[in-house]
Amino acid sequence: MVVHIPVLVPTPAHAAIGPLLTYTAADPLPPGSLVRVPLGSRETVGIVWNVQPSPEGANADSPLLGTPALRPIAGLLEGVAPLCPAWCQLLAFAAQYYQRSMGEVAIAALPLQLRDLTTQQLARRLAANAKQIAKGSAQSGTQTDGAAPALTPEQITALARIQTGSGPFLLFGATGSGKTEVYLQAAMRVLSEEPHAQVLVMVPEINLTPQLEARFRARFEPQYGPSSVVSMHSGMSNPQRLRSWLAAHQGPARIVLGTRMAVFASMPRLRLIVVDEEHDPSYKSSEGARYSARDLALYRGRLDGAKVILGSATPSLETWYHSREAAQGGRYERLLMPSRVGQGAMALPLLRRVDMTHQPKGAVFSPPLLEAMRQRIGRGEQCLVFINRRGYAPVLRCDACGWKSACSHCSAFRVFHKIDRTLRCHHCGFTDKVPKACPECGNLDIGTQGRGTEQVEEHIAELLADLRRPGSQSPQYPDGEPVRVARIDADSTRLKGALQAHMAAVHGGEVDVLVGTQMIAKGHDFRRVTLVAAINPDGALYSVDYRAPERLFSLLMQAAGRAGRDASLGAQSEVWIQTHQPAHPLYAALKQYDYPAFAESQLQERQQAGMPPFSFQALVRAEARTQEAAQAFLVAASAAARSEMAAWDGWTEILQAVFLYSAVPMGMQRVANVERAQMLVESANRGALQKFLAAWQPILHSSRKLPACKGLIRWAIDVDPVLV
DNA sequence: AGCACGCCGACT
DNA sequence: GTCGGCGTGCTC
Repeated sequence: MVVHIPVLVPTPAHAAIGPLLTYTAADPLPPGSLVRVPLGSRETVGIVWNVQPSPEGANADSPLLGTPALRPIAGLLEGVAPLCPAWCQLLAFAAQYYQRSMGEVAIAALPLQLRDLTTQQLARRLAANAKQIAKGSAQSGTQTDGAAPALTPEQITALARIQTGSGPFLLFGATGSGKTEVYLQAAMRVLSEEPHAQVLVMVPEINLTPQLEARFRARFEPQYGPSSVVSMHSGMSNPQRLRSWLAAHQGPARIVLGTRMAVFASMPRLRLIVVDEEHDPSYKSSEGARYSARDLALYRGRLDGAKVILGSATPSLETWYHSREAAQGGRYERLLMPSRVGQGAMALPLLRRVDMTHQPKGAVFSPPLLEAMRQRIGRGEQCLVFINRRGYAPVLRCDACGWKSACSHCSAFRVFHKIDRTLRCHHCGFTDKVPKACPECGNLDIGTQGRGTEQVEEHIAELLADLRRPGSQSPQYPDGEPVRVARIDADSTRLKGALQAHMAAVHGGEVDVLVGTQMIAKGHDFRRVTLVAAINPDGALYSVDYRAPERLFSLLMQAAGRAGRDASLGAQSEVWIQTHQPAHPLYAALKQYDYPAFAESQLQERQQAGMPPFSFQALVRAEARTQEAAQAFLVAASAAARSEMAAWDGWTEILQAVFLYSAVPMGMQRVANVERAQMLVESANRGALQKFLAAWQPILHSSRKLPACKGLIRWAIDVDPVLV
């Protein structure tokens, strides 16, 4: 008997391949089985999608007109259990919801090293994994560290609700309120209740995985062995990734920690999902299949019967809205943890706003802020300075002719980096030496405009040059060492281990002032920091991105959380905001650390403007050689959609419910010589939007052939986009 | 994505 | 004369 077997092959959207390829085999294979299949001249892995017996009498070897000859499956991946139905459903849902081919989602969901290994290599890997597990379980039970600390009443209540409720839960707790301990204990309970239960914990950034991993290892390894906690993130090598994947898939990994990609980890006994810092935009993938790992986590929780905990001090407005009272239609349970824990349980720092309209013009550090920093440093405390631009200056300009350091490939300015005297485009990477004279008019007097981290680092060192570190006499510095300033941004941490080294220096008290981008706002505790300053955060208040205020609030709240976590320092910590809009409602709410008030006002604005979560959006992006071609494609595709769909039975309602905006250039119009345009699609009805997008896909496909669209490079639909 | 096929510049 | 650039095109 020959059976036809539909196989899902990891292959990108632009490939003109149907979602499922049909192969033949002698016997049916269980759905979810991982198989090797020939594809063109190479071999790849695929997932058996559904067993369909071949039609009676059909002969696979004699193709009908237009149907390709079917090739046989090359073989099964021996020793690897089939993927479970819930996992396959998750993949199918993600493909459908985010309007991608299943093949493209499979690329994000499977460790691609699977296909490179020969049968023998794979067998060896599986054996090695099994051996390590056996070794681990022999050791287990011998270690005793990582004991759980005593819980606060708030933590106890939250855990009790998680235990008895069904979720999803929003764990709304300030930085330092002990959310991680709740995750740990919730996970502990789940594992102790069911013999093979598994827990997925997601964090937004790779940087945050090591410390979380350390905490989970300390807590779970003694009892469950060294393979019980694995990580999954893009910073891992292919072999490491495959090892974690197999450990999760085969079961020995009880806890999987990872970034957004981990939402696709195969976990047959998944019982709990934690999404830490759920508001973080990194959960939304911005290339390939543009999924939101947070939203998929919620869906996956339902599929697998796993409870979902979303944690944040500043939840996304979507989550906040969904966690309103059940009587008002809320679907998540909100668990409050307002207090900070720890020795001394310090309150959040005092927030001070400096009205920059009353400060000396051009001052980077206002006199009161500078004085406050000098006092802190004089007492041996540390200061943190935020500036959201790396480099020395965002633009170089010529005062004589007005030339600016534009990038020749992008619609952006190249940033001046003083350290190596380069002009670098942060979008396409185009870099060259800083010119000695203006390239336009030859003027030698070219100057900088604006400030980045490098310049702020240099500037603050100058401003504090007369200050001495308290109690730091040395032969070299008889009356005390000069103040030490460090910088943490994408440039200073490019080398492997550089971030850790910087952090260690800060923790070790070797640094008095730390200048950095938002990199330093996330995750890390700085116990000796008592002053945090945001030098110029106003930009987000005027941004065209309607989510900018929410992100600013979140960032400043997290920054505030960095300060004053060491009660032994005694002094009240402070957060300083330099602003030209001291009365702005965002800062007023921030002063009270009143996220609920801020969220309510933002939600009201969103409701009035009919924006998410009160509407649903998708964005079609087009990239082309010329802006005209990119826009022409979007215009043609939307016109075609209107005219074609209008004739369809029962589609009047859908077309009425979906609003198509006009095609516009993207905010970053040109990157690496590619012109970009986008078109927003909006509907108050998610189902209507989904139906429309699905039906639109083939129309978009065929629109690319139109003469006006010549030069179109690619297009993509982005559902629930984060940047509009 | 891979990997082939295919048609034009500088090197053993 | 070849090696090799990456522009289209195909994969059950």
